[in-house]
Amino acid sequence: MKKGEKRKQELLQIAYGMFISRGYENTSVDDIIEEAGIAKGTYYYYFKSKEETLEEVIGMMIDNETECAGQVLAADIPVPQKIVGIITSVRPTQEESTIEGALMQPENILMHSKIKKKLMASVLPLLTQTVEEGIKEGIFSCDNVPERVRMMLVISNEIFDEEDYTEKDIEVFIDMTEKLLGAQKGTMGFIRNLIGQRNE
Amino acid sequence: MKKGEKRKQELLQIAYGMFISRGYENTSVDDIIEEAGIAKGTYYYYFKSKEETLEEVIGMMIDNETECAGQVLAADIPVPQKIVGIITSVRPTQEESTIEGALMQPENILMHSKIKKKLMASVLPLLTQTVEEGIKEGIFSCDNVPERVRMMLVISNEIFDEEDYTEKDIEVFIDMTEKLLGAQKGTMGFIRNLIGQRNE
DNA sequence: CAAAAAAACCGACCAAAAGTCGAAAAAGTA
DNA sequence: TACTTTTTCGACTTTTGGTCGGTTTTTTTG
Repeated sequence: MKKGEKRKQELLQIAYGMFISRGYENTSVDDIIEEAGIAKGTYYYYFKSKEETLEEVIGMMIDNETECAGQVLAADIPVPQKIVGIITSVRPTQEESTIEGALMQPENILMHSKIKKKLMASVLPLLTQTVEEGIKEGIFSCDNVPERVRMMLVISNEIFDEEDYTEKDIEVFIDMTEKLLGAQKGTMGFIRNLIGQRNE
Repeated sequence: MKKGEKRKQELLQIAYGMFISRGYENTSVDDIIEEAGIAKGTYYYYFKSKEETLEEVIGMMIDNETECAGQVLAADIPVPQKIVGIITSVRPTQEESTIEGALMQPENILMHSKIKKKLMASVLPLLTQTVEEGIKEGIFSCDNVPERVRMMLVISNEIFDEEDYTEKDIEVFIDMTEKLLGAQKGTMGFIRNLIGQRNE
């Protein structure tokens, strides 16, 4: 009962790498089993379908990122910093986004949108909590916090996942965030640095 | 040279119906040709691939919606009304969204996101123009109009395409829109009615 | 109008890929 | 060792997008 779990992790790891580098659609089950050196039947002993594999791979990724975000949440730093920290910990990591920008490739739409959906679900409560913390501190002032946070996240995903966003997008995003949360102008200004630097 | 074009339109129509009702992935080329009563070779005489068919189907849809939006733009009605009109004319129509909510189904992610992308490209300039009109009239006041409009559209697509949005989402959206465009509170309030009614 | 050319059409065939299944090998257990 | 369970194997099936050489129909043209 040990060996099985280990093999599964191995397969998950291989699948992860291939999905990221070539895209989900462009990776065949045959590719995976060849790389792993196993037979078809063995693969389907561990996964009931290729899509289930994708689901589990995404689960892995999300768990990692949620854990990072959780650490930021628990840290003893100013609230606005926390927010940015959580958002960035949740954005695609180096390997996930730089390898040929695989995630934004059209052939990866399925994976991409599954990731976004799951990520949203896991991060939204954390961010909501943080914003509410900020409200208590008097930095923010607004109602309907979860809905507002959701819109922030949607924008962040949708605009900044692409590679063609501009300075202006960032400015507007900052402006919007401040107004959405009822913060003073300038409160979220440092977002500028963090978003800017990953896309140079 | 006439007959060909007619057949193509016929195929496009059939493909459109099937893509909408069962989803793109769940529609095979064989399904389409069976319905049309033609042979494989004929299909590929008109389309170089299944995906090209999807592309053209989407093109058809977009053209229709863009035309509607254009009419709204040209109409002699108040600017805020125009904005709402354009946004709603661009949202999935009855048939497109009510038939089993096909567009939001997970198996239709590809089609859905292609539609969103194209729609954004065709509608953004129209909306931008309208907002700028509003600025001249003194109703709105903001810079970076295209970027702001884009964010409005992204939110509108992302939040209201799902079926699980709430009253609060609408409230926050209205609030955000007003602040994003620098409008007086209440200016965009009537969005409430229009969004609410399609999802009864 | 007849012949040639172009357009439209046919369907058998191909290759890729996901998924199945019965049986065999390996590991565990009493 | 004898058994049971877990793990592995790989040939086979099915579905599907796409190809191709040839045939029929339509259009052009001399």
